[in-house]
Amino acid sequence: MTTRAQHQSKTKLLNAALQVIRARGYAATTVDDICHAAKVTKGSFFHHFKSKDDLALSAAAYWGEMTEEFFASAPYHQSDDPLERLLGYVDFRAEILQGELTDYTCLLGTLVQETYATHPDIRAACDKGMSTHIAIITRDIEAARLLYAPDAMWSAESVGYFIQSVLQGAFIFAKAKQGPEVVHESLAHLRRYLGLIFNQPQNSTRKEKP
Amino acid sequence: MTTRAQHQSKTKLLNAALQVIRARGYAATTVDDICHAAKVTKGSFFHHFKSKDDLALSAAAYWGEMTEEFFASAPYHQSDDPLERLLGYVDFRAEILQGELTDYTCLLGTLVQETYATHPDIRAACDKGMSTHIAIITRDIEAARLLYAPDAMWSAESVGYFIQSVLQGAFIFAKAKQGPEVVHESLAHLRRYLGLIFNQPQNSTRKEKP
DNA sequence: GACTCAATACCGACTAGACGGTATGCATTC
DNA sequence: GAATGCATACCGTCTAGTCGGTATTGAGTC
Repeated sequence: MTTRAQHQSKTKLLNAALQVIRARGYAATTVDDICHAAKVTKGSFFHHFKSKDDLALSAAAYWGEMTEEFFASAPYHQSDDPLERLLGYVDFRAEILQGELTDYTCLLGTLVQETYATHPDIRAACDKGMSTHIAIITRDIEAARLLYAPDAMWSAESVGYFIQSVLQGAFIFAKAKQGPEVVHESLAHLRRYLGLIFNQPQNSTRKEKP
Repeated sequence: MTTRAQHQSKTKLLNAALQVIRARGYAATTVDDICHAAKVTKGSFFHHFKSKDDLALSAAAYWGEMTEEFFASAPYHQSDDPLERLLGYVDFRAEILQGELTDYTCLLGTLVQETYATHPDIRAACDKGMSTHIAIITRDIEAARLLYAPDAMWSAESVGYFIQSVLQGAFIFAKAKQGPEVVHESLAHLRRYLGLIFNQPQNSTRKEKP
């Protein structure tokens, strides 16, 4: 086996962790669960990770890398207009609501709920991952603000957090309802709000009279 | 001891469960944790509840009763205007962000994240509790819609889910950041959105020019 | 109002199994 | 030949749930 093939075990464990933790939650997933999902033995697990908590830390970091790569290569970046990129981001978030719940929900959101009071380092890792993502979209929000709403009372960053709050909260309802319908509807409201605060009249709130 | 005093054990266990589960998550809280927090023995626990999962079910129902009672007696119901009541609700949600995280976050949101894929009955109980709450606020939203935005493209119910999504998502960030600031900011955006879709110009998006 | 009796509430030691983590050993690579 | 990657058997602890037992209560009886 080559070096790449050897390191595959670690990657397989990380990918399995993302899936299993998002499905079962962190505390309820056992090391054996992850090993089984990754088709790897326990010995291999503890060779690559000091402990289960250490895996959680690595998984949070891995999630950050994966998602930033994923969003960085998404098509909405092609536009020259920051507002178009922002709305493109929101639309893209709606488009990727495909397949199983574990495929489109957020690891960090689930993880931080379970660990914020008991695992300070995992909480911090989740915070970092989410903050990084928000910082990236905040760049477009700020550029759009300067262009389209320079007198706005709100900060670009707070809009970034608002967008993510809507997403995270909608994921909770997706889990409660076993489907992404609420996410779609909430993203529609979010999109309308963004249109309104950036003074884009084409995003009307009312039905057209025939 | 009177009958009331005897039943106190069960209530103490339920109240303890609300606190401990919101802090540590469901899977990570042990039956002993809850007994200790309630100052009650394990024997008493399993006298009142068949199992830990049975407690979760009871706790979800208990949470529903408690919160609906709490919101029903809140001052914002006094207004005659449904929109005022709705905005009063949102403001009230901001006002109660006091004390510890475990005092203002939502049990059902945490619970459903951990159990949706593995405990169908707990998932359903959480869904029921959240849906009931949304149905109640949707009544005011629908009344406000008929009064202030009869041609609106959106449904009252979807606005109800949107409001709760913002709250639930903001709670996740409150946990990540260890404080309610993000919740306050997200509720400010939410309030502004509601003002806009109900055509209330006083909720301006822009700074006043001096 | 004293007495029985059954049901309810509660107690706490105990158990079986699960789970995180370890120890040891071997094969491959550098 | 030393480090890395991996496999397997094993261990100690933790935890949900049990089980036998006691205390309290409330209804019925006289």
